[in-house]
Amino acid sequence: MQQKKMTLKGLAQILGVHTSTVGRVMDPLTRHMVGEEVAQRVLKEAAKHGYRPNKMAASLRTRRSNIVGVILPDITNPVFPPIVLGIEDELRKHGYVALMTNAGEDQAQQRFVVDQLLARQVDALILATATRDDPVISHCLAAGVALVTVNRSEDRGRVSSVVNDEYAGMRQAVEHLLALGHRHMVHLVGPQNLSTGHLRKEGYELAMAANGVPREAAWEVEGSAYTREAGRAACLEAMARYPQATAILAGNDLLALGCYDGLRELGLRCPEDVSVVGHNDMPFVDMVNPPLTTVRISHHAMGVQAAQLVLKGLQQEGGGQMEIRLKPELVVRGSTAKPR
Amino acid sequence: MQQKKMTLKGLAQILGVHTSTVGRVMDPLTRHMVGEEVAQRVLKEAAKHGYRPNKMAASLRTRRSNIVGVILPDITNPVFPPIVLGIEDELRKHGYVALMTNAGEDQAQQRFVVDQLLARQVDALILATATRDDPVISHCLAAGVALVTVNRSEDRGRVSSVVNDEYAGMRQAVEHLLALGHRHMVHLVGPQNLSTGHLRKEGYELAMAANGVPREAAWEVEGSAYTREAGRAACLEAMARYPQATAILAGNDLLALGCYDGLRELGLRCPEDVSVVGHNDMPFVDMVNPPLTTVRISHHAMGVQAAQLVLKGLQQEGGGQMEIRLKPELVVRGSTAKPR
DNA sequence: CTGAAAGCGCTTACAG
DNA sequence: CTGAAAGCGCTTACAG
Repeated sequence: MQQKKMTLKGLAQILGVHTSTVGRVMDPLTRHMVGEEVAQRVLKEAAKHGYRPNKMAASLRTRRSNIVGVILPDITNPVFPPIVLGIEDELRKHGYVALMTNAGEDQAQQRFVVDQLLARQVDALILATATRDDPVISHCLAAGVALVTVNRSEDRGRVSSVVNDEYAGMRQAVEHLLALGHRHMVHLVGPQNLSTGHLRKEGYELAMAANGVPREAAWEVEGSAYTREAGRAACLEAMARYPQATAILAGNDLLALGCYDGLRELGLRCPEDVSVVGHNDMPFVDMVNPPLTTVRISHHAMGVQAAQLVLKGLQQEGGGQMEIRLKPELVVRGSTAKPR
Repeated sequence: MQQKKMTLKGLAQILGVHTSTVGRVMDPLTRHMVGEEVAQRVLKEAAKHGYRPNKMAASLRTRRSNIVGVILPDITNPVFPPIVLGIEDELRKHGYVALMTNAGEDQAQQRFVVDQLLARQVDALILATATRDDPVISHCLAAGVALVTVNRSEDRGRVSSVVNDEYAGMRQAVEHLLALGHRHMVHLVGPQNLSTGHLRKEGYELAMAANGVPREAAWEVEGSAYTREAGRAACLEAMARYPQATAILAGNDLLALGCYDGLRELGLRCPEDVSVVGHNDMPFVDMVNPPLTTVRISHHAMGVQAAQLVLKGLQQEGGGQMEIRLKPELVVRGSTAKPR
């Protein structure tokens, strides 16, 4: 049963034709160059031996691997799988595959992973790891590989990106709380080295100002990372510093879930004592207690767009960078209510 | 800045030595074959040009790609990311990379993905998609690629696997409920074409029998898939068929979460009216309402073991198949209590 | 319509 | 210690 690996040369030998003839038949685009009867014989023999062209050899020759590398900071964070799905779905349509690797947040490790992927001749890279000022991006740029960031962007605008419209999301969240009657809210700020954390903070300040809230009443507390534990710690600090607060705007859902932990420790109820809003609408946040009000971000669509963008960049070298911003949508659930 | 791609030949030309000399220097294992001064000159020039060996070319020559393909049924199911992480961590240690793709549960699509990976010359495959009787595995076997299944196994034992000890997990869950005093429980059976669903069902029946529960009192209801929606539907059916039931043993956490939906619809409280136990301990099930009692499965460790196993298989061709069973652990939370 | 040849960038026995 | 040569499995201009 175990088939010996068949090659073009092997088939050509069996059939008594030249390898280039067999090669032409195997590629649908060049098949028409070969006589009908010959083509049929070749196809039949190939099928018989379960011939599978060696794409590595083809890539070596054509200098295109049809592989796009995808670098993730943390695959166990539920926002990334949908992005990955979107990327894969779109790439597959165009004959590309994704080679995705989890690099963590450590930049030395990320650089190592980038080098690994470049050594494997990826045609392009999609980074979900971008920081606002990212030496890894500089590294990629220096290597001259096609590049797109997804979910996060860098500040300098050297590379195209597909991101969420963070201002729009924050504005919806802020106005939802204001409409409920909240006058004392705290923004649990996400990491400032990431565009998401930074833009949500700016978005919060802009939205508050736009609604006439004085700057000194737009309270903020720093979260050290996008984790549940950081959310818990920041929540404790927030409620210590601003005991009058009746609502928390968390930088993302993980931070929001951490707030649930923190509030519970403090003996405060959500939403009766404190309302909580998250960001992302990750899976299952509708099942936590209470169901989380959150800004829904279109992660799958983001992946699709990122793939399209990177493939486009592959075709027309240059052409300028762009940023695609997807609109978020506030999903109101049980974690927000009128202030006591 | 944008570096022209440097090759062995290019370097050799610049340095006035033969490509094979440069090649020997670039590989730490053969570096000692070259004179110290020459080696230093080569290294310096390589660094200056940011030389990065083309692994595709090397693979073509050596016939080893150092790539392991990983095929997933659903990356958005939270059990898989930790497995993937474990696989990647372990492979990286040995100089391999994972080429993972989401193939869905559709077998035609899976076969297509397998062919893609084989065409890209992966050295081995790790399947997280295995069904008990799996034509895709036959396909892989016919192609003669090294193979391991993870999380799920096939019935015929043709391929090595790393799985959870399902009997042990179910036994803990059943005995926990019996100890609480439950006498009327329903097993919400997972898909029977998957080893997990099948073995958990058998494990349930064995555990009940071992504890003296007559066969006809070991109630079961089929869930059509491992999804929240299937769990909801099966829960409704279960409570209609067995209104006396005071506990549900769900085939996995997704089904268990679906039970929460179903119970809510029926106006039943968990755990006061009905206790629920899940399987997997996926992220955040400690945060749902009520926190889910569930069988914790070591997904990350499963990934690590699978990677080790597949690499071992790569070294010593043949050597017989084996199954590695990891021990689960029951995590008791708020979704189980004494029956009313 | 088909063939002969060169070459993608490596590795590795074989000489010397 | 270094070089010359062959070859991994393809693709693709160039002939005829």
